Amino acid sequence: MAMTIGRVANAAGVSIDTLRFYERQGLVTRPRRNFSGYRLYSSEVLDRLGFIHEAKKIGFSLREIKELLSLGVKSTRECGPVTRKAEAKLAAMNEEIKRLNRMRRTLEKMIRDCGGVCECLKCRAERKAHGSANGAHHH
Amino acid sequence: MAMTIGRVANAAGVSIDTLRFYERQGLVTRPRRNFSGYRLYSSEVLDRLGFIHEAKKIGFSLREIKELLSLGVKSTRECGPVTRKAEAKLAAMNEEIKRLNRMRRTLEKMIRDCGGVCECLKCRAERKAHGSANGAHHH
DNA sequence: CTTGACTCTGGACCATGGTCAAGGGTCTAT
DNA sequence: ATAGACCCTTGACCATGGTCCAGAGTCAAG
Repeated sequence: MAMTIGRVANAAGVSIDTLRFYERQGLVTRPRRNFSGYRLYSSEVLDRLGFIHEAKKIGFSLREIKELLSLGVKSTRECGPVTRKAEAKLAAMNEEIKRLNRMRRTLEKMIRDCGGVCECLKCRAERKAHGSANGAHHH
Repeated sequence: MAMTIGRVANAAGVSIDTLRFYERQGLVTRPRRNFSGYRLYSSEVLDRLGFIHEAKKIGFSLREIKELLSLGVKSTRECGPVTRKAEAKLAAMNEEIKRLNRMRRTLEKMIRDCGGVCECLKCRAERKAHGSANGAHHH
């Protein structure tokens, strides 16, 4: 029933270091210890690690996951708290996507035309040929 | 003509620390020094800082900006190298946007229905009422 | 008993983009 | 001469999510 840290790490697909890191961060409750100080986990920890894994995939940060866990959430499939945090997360994510899209448009524009003021020989020649002072141009 | 670091920082809208940081990172060429070791910049550095500012806005990392600069690029409005790096950046950015969108869909789904296996009282009652074993459900 | 595998702690280190502080030197104006 | 503003260097620190290491203790099998 009681598993040492190595077994847990193996079963959960994370490293021992990660496990101890999660413990320090308060994501995993401190397990009991045997006489010589070894951590002894009950299998519940695997559920918790599974939850953390899921939540990470969805995009929650460890800090956020910790909050969810402190709300007593045991599964990403549990309503209420997760939903509310998910909504907040979603809003933030939409902002981030918008920001990236804006950057993308800028980049695309930059690739399409060099902003019309490129100083390379090719562009200067084109500008001369077309008599365009500063309009967009193509290569 | 020669400006001390404070003036440059002021003119460019960055902090003195940032300026020295950029120098350490190789984004700004090391300026000459006066007899007592003060940095003396020529006004060209302002162009460079302007370029860095622009490139950052577009989404290039400092590392990437350094590469662009090492290619002799003086303006974000210059073809060739910037365009090629911009294309690479764009591809990476599109991947990131896709990834975020995937996460977004997962979150949306999670908010819409709790995955159909929620164990809260409300959801269990609903499942019972509708006789649905694990289908999506709404609150 | 010894070997090898396992575990413990504490602390350093990675990238990213800076910020801040200590302790000292310099410059300019009065 | 002296105050106040400016500059120098070195090195620590912030968050994020861990990884890796040294030095020491423990456990199970042969």
